[in-house]
Amino acid sequence: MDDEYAEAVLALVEQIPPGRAMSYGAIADAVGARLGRGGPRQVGAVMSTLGGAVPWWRVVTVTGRVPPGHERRAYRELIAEGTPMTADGSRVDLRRAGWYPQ
DNA sequence: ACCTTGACCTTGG
DNA sequence: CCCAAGGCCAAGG
Repeated sequence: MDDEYAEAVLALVEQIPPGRAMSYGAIADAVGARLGRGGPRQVGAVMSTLGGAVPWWRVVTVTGRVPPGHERRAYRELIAEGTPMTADGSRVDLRRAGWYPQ
């Protein structure tokens, strides 16, 4: 994982608007289209170590699950932003909250 | 070179 | 939706 890749991931996460979200895989696709490498796991690796500097709670799994270890903080931020959630409030509803770089 | 590990994803049941 | 398998990419021992 070099700095160029990490920077590309972080720069994209910073662009996700409040109340919206992207999956690790979608981010991997967008960054991969530009740099030609990396997958969902690489995105996860970047977020786990350098994610603290960006709105990391807007990055979820493809099923809308928030990152492990920081659920409290994530739900607080997501709800405060009015992010579309599933009926039971346990996941982000990506069908409504999903965002892709414009 | 081989094996293991991961803030993952898709498919099939 | 859940679970199990298999795939995936990269890093590290």
